[in-house]
Amino acid sequence: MRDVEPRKQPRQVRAELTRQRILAAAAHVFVEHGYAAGTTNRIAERARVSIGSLYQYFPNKGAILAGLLAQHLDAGVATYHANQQPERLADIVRLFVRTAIDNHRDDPRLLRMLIEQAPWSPGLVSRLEGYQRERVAEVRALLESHPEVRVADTGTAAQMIVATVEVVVHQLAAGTNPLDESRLEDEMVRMLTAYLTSTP
Amino acid sequence: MRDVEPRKQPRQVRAELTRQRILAAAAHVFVEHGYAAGTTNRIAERARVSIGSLYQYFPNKGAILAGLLAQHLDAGVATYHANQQPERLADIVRLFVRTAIDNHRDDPRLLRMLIEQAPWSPGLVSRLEGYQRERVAEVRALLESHPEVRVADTGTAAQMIVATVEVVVHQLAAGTNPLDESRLEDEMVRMLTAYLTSTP
DNA sequence: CATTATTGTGAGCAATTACTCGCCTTCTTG
DNA sequence: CAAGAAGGCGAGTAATTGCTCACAATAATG
Repeated sequence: MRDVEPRKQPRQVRAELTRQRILAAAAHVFVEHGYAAGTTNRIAERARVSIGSLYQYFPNKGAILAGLLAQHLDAGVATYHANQQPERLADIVRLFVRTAIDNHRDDPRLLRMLIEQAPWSPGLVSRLEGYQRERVAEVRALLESHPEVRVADTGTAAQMIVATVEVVVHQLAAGTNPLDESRLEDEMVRMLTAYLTSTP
Repeated sequence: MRDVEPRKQPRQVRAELTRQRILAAAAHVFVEHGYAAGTTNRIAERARVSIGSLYQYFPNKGAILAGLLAQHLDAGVATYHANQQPERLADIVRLFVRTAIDNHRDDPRLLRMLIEQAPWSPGLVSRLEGYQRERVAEVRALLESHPEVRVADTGTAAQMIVATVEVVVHQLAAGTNPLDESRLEDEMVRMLTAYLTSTP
């Protein structure tokens, strides 16, 4: 399962539409039936596309999953960059946290399925890692440029922060006892700012 | 896949031994081949046990996974309770963090497989949630009994702490760029204590 | 309109694999 | 030692399902 890339680059509009229909259908089917029972035939059926067409845009089942994930990640990045950097550290952190929370309110069940049921191919894992590396670098640069930050090793701190914020996903999307969102946000912000501004 | 419980209670010693052999073999095979390609036949073969015997102790493949997870969780709890409660808050937190780290140094690859590749059945998920609830309750009681703690809602705080510590797993066991362990430990402790002792 | 490129179709196959079942072996019990 | 219980065996199968391929339909091109 090395290929995660689309097999064919869409050149006509209807092609891109088909691709989108497949992804949308996949999201539905995966949530409804789970990953294993979410067969490619079922996805094609729901998308009103023949199974052959499906395999013209996705080389295998895993690639569909990767496509869904890519959509999600891209949305997150876009949302984050839509807002401009606040000045105060606490506000920056808050933006960070809130963006993460918002981005997972979209379809918690899809996220849950992604985390609990989907087997991650090596390709998917490295894609995730790349994405995470980017975020870490970004946060690190932020920490270094900000005077309030008193942490010794900004690299480790950045990794911690990015990782910690991702816990929010697991607690909100995958959690059965749903934490109150605003409270969670406040507590997260408090913890992270306390950490960043505490003297070593 | 509702059944996660063993099909037959071992009544003779050799039975328990067989069960252990199967689990050990499963750990090896799952790590080596991945979950999907880690077939039950392969596990039985490696355990030098017939496939029929395997299915006398585990009703299905998922149950083997659940067995491995249970082993891991139990080991963690045991390790933690082996040490006695320190007095200072920072030390308590450190014990907590270190226990988590130690517990995942055993077999990082197994953990990684568990997180990235294994589909979690509903039964497995609820088992995990139960375990987590226990830990949260424990931590909460701890927070409430400790004078240094200044956090407003101990319930949320406890959830945050337990969840955050579990990030360590993802970063150490599943991470490709392995963070330095002692540094991670220090940073985690700093973050959590800073959070707990900061004024709301 | 002819030609080529792109997109869409879906019956069916190849391959995998979790799991059963009838039977044998070893242990315990009285 | 008899008889029942517990443990062990492994060839075979039923069922699933991801995916191919030969072909048709539609759109762009000149």
